[in-house]
Amino acid sequence: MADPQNSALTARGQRTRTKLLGAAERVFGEMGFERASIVEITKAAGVAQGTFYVYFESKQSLFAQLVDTLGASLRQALADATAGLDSPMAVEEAGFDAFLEFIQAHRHLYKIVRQAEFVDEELYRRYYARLAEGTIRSLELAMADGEFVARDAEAVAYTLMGIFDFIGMRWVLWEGKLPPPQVRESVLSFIASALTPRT
Amino acid sequence: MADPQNSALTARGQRTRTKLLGAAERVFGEMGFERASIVEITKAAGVAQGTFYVYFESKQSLFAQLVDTLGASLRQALADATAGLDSPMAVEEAGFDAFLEFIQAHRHLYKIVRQAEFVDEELYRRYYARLAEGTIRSLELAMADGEFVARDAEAVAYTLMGIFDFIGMRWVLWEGKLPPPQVRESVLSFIASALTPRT
Amino acid sequence: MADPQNSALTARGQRTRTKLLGAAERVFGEMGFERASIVEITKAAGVAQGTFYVYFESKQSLFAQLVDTLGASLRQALADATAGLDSPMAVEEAGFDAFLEFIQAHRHLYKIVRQAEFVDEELYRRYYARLAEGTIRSLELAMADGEFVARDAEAVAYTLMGIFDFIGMRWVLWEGKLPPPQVRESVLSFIASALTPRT
Amino acid sequence: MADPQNSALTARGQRTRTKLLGAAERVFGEMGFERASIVEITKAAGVAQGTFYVYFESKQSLFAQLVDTLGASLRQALADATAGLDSPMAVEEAGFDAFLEFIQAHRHLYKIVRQAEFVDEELYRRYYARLAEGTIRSLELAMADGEFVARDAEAVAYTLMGIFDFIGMRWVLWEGKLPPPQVRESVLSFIASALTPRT
DNA sequence: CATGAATGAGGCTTCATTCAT
DNA sequence: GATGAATGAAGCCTCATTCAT
Repeated sequence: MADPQNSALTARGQRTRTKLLGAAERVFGEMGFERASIVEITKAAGVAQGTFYVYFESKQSLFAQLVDTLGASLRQALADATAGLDSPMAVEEAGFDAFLEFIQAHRHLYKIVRQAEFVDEELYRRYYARLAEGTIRSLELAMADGEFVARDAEAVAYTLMGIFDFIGMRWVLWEGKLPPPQVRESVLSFIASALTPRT
Repeated sequence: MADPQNSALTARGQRTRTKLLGAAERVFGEMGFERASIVEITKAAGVAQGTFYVYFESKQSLFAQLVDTLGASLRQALADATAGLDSPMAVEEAGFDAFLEFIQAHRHLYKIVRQAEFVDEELYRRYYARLAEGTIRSLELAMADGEFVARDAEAVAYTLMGIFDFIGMRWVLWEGKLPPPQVRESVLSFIASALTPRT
Repeated sequence: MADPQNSALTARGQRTRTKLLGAAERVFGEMGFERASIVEITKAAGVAQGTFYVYFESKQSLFAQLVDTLGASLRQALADATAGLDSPMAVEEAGFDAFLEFIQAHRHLYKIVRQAEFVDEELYRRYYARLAEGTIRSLELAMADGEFVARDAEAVAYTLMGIFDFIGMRWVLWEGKLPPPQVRESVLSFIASALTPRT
Repeated sequence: MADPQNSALTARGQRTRTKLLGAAERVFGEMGFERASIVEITKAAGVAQGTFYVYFESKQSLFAQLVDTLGASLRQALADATAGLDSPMAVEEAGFDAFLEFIQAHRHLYKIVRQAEFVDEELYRRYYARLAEGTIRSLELAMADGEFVARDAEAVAYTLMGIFDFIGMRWVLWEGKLPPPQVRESVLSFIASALTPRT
């Protein structure tokens, strides 16, 4: 019925909303969007079923908030990890590590994003488009400076995201841990060779 | 209750089974596994609801068949496209083009695979693991020959799959067409620079 | 999904649960477990189909509750009817009458028990095993005292239950009324002759 | 579509019909009338689904034939076992043993009868009514002769059937074997004391 | 005689959402 | 703010039966 999100909420209200958000993250991450039910979420949050609709318009709306929030956190984590680095390749390396650590810390949320494709395509595209934006900007700078080979920046951005995504899937999601050193080295060397001009 | 698959089926039976398979491909591709319903599929196939269970054990079982079939077709398409090529990099290029064309021709099926992650994780991993196998083998050869930089072959295989996957998503799925030349060139040049040794 | 049974339920909830229990008793009794449907039960109770699952986990679970409840009531009825009687044969007679009256008052429930054999055999055996327990205990006492002929107490207990069951079936269930006096006398005299020692 | 039962059938037809009957006995006995399906029965018989309706009008009709057939066999078995015995009590004893052996040999069929109550009540009553008939006749004779205490013969017949039924259930069905000697002795002594006049 | 494909009604169960308290 | 009872549509699946071959 309502979705006050940021608006006026009593302290008690804020607490309940947070409990629901946390429960939803867990439940969506474990069971997937469709299999997760409001009952499950409210049970996990320790509130009554009806309470859900005091804070969220619908199951989808909550899901969208989760995805958007996650995207923002990830972008923030990447920004933090690369701030102050001056070599563009150092930025990519730091980004790679930060991305994998983020996934490991937010496995549930990461799986949530991947489901977004089938829940709300618009949401899903937005997630990646925004993520790409930052990369594109820094790629363009590095290309202009001659530090990276000049190529279509968006193509390269999606290329990099694809690499990160699959390495994250293969090692962090499937094995449950960060990739072993030789994998990390192989991927970073792959990217470095691709991006930096040959003398 | 039944799932004769390849076994004895009258011609009529074969026809019905095929109609169902085609309808399922379309419906799953458009609506996703969870949102797709048996009603929808049988309606699209023009048969009664109960008929579905004459040919398939369950919604999941049909889905799994679709994914496995798709994986096999894709691997075949890649094998065909690269057969007879002698330079490893030519193989990668041909593979890239063949992959994108395959996606374009089987948009629905491609989206189906991506959902497998949430329907049957085992199935999903198998799909990529098998796809990786072929790539790993040819990478190892090229690395042994010194034609590709020596790196962890599995890491490189997932790296390449990630690239293909995201480019396919961004251009073929989202734009509905093959990537424009400068994107293709950028990606291929990216890969070539990464794989081939600097002199 | 839920089955609060005795736990916290608002007055309204209690009322609904009771309505459902009553309706189920009627419907199961009339149509049998398999033929009875949730639709039928909820319609008879005047609630929506989904409401059923607010109170009971499944059709089977409700059925089991009904059987267990009935067993307890019957044992209680028998205990009440025979309390304070000192002659063992008087106990049997009172038990016989009480049993038939119980059946007449709970015709539906009685038929429910007989179906349990095909719904949940464990449940069914438990019903009779518990019923036998009480009889066995009092038979053993009477045999020890020499008031009843010494025999295998469990065999005699099932013998008596068989008699009661069939007389109940033949007259109460089939004719819809308590057996006529000469039947009652015949059966009680049969039992008395069997149990009490000849001088 | 048809139910030729005894009418003209080719030898091949007779064979098929018999296969179906046998399969149905097994399947009904194991799964119960409702849970048993035509698919299951025809599969067990090794014929096509449609073939069922060449020989039987419906699932119910087949079931009814099975029950009637069983009743006839049991009555025959009892008649055979007691033929030529002159003392009425010897008849009862032989009947008891024959009944239990029959159950053991036809466990499936025995369970089938008990289900008839919920499939076709008329059928069920007929089964017991016919079984009672024979007993009633011989009881009346023995009572007239003074060999058995004079009582309502039908009441005594149902009393005896109840005893047999429950002892059969408790030992043959539940334990899977004939009752141990002390049970047999206890029951027979119970019956003898009940039926024969005290001096 | 026999087959097996096809049907469609109906069964159990789940679940997002509403609403009166 | 919070509750929990109630809803009804929708989903997956089963099955007795029919029918053309």
